[in-house]
Amino acid sequence: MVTGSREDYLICIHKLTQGGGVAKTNDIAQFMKVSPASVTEMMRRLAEENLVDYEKYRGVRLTRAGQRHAKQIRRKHRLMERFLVNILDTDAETAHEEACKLEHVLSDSAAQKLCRIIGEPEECTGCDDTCDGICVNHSLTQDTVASMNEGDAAVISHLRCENAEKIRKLISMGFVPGRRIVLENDLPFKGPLVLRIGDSRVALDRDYADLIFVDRD
Amino acid sequence: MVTGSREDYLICIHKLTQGGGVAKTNDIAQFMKVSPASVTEMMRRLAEENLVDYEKYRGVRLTRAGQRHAKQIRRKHRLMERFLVNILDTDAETAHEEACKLEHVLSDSAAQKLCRIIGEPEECTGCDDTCDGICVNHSLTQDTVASMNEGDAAVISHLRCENAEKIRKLISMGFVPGRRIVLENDLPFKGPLVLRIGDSRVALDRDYADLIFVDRD
DNA sequence: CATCACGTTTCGTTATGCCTAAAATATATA
DNA sequence: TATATATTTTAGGCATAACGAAACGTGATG
Ligand SMILES: [Mn+2]
Ligand SMILES: [Mn+2]
Ligand SMILES: [Mn+2]
Ligand SMILES: [Mn+2]
Repeated sequence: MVTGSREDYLICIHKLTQGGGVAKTNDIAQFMKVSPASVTEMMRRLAEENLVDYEKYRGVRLTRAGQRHAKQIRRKHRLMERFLVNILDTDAETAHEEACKLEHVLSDSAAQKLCRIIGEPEECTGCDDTCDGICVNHSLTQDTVASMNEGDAAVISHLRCENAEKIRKLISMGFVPGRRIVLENDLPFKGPLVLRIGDSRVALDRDYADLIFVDRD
Repeated sequence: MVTGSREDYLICIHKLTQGGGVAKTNDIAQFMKVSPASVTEMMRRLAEENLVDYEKYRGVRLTRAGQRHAKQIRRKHRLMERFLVNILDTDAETAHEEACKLEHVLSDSAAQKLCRIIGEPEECTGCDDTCDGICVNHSLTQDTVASMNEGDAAVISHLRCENAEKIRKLISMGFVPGRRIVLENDLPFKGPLVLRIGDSRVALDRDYADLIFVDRD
């Protein structure tokens, strides 16, 4: 069984080996705020469980399984963090700390469902390796709301990952992957676009229109 | 420090002594799916920390502090369970199991904020002892967005818990406790209300207006 | 009142996860 | 190459939380 502590070690190694190479005992110890002796001990155990490749004195790296596990936990962390900040209005620092505990407890399926509500915000900003295999936005449509005409319907595919602040705003307005939208644009002046999301109506500033990728019907 | 395991024992004792009297070692063991030996051991520790009154061979009951703690955890359990079912659409059984882990990790302040979103109705209907002195929504404002006039500003206090689907929608639109809103209502026809949330504009159907409780400035 | 059965506690052991101090090994410097 | 320094591992301990087996209390029965 992979406990919370083990998971934190996996995450730590994943971060330290992001750019390639191995993680060294001392670095892990420092990151984890734990003695080097404790790290050695833990590496032995993780190696036994085939979550890391470990050679004495040489450093450690994640196995395929370890990597998969680390990515999943990191994703849960980001999702919970987003949830705490966007929905519960927690401050960033507190949110990070609490997410660091929740990440070990949130089930895969709950994470998946959470993702449908709050989307995958930061996850795709500058899409790093921690993202592949989970985040699938790359391969999707390049059409945006800007290309839609009055009366057009579409389903939101994903959001342009560029500005966290703007993404946050879009999400809080209900622009979340999977949602069906219709461009109504029935305002009698050249102002913001008006869209239906499900059966509610939202006004969207025009310069946000190309941040929202859509699948046309 | 009160660990997750200790908390589960406190909850167990709280349930077993609901109707008065003491909890017996064997009953706790059965409930916790643990050996009686483990229970005795734990009771000794909880007694040391003044969370239970414990007399060998005689049974155990919660102290004031233990009771307070047990109630708080049970509340977090219910809140998470409800969140999982109402918002994430998890089935009851799974939700219970997951809540049983999340209850030990959710912070007081996150619980409080969650309560304002999904909180009250069932939780406090027939307000049993597990609830008293904790749930505070009763004392909150009864004003809703429906009572606001054009130009009025307010802060969202909590949401009416009645229809999971509607709550989900409100959340995804950005109507979340703590957010500041302004009623603009500048659409030139008697349609949905238009509100500012932060600096974005949202159109809200009128029949949602009385689901959002607000604190006026 | 002695005895017995059942519930409860004690004892010795295990596993996790952490620690410090000491020993081993690797790396840098002379 | 030899020595000094830094890194890492090993050894020995501690706290939590669990177990089974053995010892022990308590209340019920004869
Ligand atoms: Mn974080
Ligand atoms: Mn963590
Ligand atoms: Mn439950
Ligand atoms: Mn629990």
